[in-house]
Amino acid sequence: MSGFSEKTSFAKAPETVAKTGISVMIKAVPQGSFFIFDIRHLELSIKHLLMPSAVNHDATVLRRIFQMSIPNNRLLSALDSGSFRKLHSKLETVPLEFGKDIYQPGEISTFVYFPESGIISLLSSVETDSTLEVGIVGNEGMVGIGVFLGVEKANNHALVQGEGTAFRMRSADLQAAVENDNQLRRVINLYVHSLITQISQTAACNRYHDIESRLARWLLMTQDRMRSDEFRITQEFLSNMLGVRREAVSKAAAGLQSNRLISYSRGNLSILNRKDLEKTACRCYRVIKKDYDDFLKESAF
Amino acid sequence: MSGFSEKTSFAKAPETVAKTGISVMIKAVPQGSFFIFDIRHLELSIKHLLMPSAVNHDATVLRRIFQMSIPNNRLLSALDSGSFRKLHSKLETVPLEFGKDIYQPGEISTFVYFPESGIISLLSSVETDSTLEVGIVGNEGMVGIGVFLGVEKANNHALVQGEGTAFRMRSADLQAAVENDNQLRRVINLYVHSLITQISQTAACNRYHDIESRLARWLLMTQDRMRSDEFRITQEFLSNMLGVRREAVSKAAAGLQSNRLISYSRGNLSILNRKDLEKTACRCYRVIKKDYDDFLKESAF
DNA sequence: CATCGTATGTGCGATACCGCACATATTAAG
DNA sequence: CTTAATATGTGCGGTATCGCACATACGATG
Repeated sequence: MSGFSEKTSFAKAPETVAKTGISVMIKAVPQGSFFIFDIRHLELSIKHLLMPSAVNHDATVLRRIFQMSIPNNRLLSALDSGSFRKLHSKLETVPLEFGKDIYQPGEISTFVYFPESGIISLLSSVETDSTLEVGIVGNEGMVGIGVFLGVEKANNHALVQGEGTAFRMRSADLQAAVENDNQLRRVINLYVHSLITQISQTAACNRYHDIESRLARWLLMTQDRMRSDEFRITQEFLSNMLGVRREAVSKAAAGLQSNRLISYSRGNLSILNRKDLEKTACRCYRVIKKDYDDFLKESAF
Repeated sequence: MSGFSEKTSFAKAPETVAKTGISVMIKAVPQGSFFIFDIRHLELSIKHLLMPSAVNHDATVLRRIFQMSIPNNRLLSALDSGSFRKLHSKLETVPLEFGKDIYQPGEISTFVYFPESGIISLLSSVETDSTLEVGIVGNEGMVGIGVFLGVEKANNHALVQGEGTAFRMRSADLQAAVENDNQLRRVINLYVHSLITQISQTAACNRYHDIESRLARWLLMTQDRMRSDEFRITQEFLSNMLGVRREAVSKAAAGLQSNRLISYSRGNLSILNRKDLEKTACRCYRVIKKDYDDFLKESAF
């Protein structure tokens, strides 16, 4: 596959990269060695691959090639090299800055976004003041399914909740791409389904479960997507996500803290005991995660 | 609606049926006259058309032509005649019986359904006992978007909430049709978007608004789809829809009744004052309805 | 250092909703 | 008619959450 034809002085560089099933094989001829890794663990694998003991050539070049050929977004990485190459020229990388509005309700969606890292929250609201998070998007998904579905205007609010980067693409380019590329359509269709499930389950969860459980669920979902045990987050922000008073967040967080599940001080939140946090969270977390995992399984082929 | 004059008689059945915009033109050649009516009032119009005083030929033939050419489901009727004819052989009409499960979560979806009348509720649940309605489907939509999106198993519970009839179609047939028919795909895509909006807005509504407002909203949405002022519905059932105790439904209904907005006795519910009921309902009703109307506008072309 | 804005902790009364218990009305079945 | 099953109305104490008020802590900025 792809751009390994680079004349980059790869005396010791991989000569061929072939995608087989869900894994990617890299063959580094001079050493006669090769590496296989699961694209689901791309980051991990790259680190491994770049360990000096294994490879002794220019790490940055290799990394760049990797990033070009296998984007760290599940939707894009599920595409075969042909599909992705066609998209590639339309994509640009942009930073996701905390608190930035990606979409405002009613606004024309100029771009769609495929996060590589960071998190974007999808919010619904009643009477402008009271907001509620209905969905979370990380590198497993995209923001802009409205565009994919043929609607110009965003219907809900999309907000950067955790810093990172994303590919973005003009809406028109996406629509054109979708029109011609069955594979792309199929992958995004599956994602849309997964998102609907997430929204539905979250709705029931918000109705039935108490704040502390929901906070636990939210933290777990965030951690899954941030792949970090620590993040900065204000109570005010959390209150908008969970749809409760800020004071209630304060109380719920104190509850989790007293059980040593998290430590939370002035916006610096870190998860201390993931296992027990899962117990505190309602089953909804598992339900959503299962669907999410199934979706990843189905979309990787 | 419109130019249906009583005096005009159909010596013969309409010779051509042409769709223009959102209206349908029927040309009855012998008289050189034609009729235009809004497909939104199709049922009404057909009844009117088939009044003995107006028509003196074989009513069943005419009715069949109508049903073949303009199904009373917005998704199907948005298709041009070519698209629809291709689907037609795959469709069969089935009754929607009250209380029947269309989908159970986790179950393989054998069929998809395009209601012509009646209502199907989409339910989400936590721990089997506590359910919550996340979406309502009437003749504006379909049940089985999971199939459309490429997923075999249903993710949520779909339940007949109001009797009626629906077209149904094998899932495989839908998938094949979607693959080849851009127009069909486009229409259902728009519907999926509309449904996502509905689910999201409902989620926020359930979080923020009190039971009486939500009950009012629910009744309005149901009335829109049943096109009837009266329906049978138990408190137990309503409690599952709104995700509250049955007793709470009793209280909320009593509230509406004391203001003479509805009359409700032992399952027989009738809406007395729609206007004021809309005032009691939260703004969510309007928001959802607006999106729903916009969707209908966009999908009719 | 002083100041100010922002984030956080806490307490208290009000309220919406829950859970349960029980009475009553209606329909269905024997 | 009797009985059972189902649907509905009502009351009461408990609890989660709200709304508001206020005290406190921290960070940025001058």
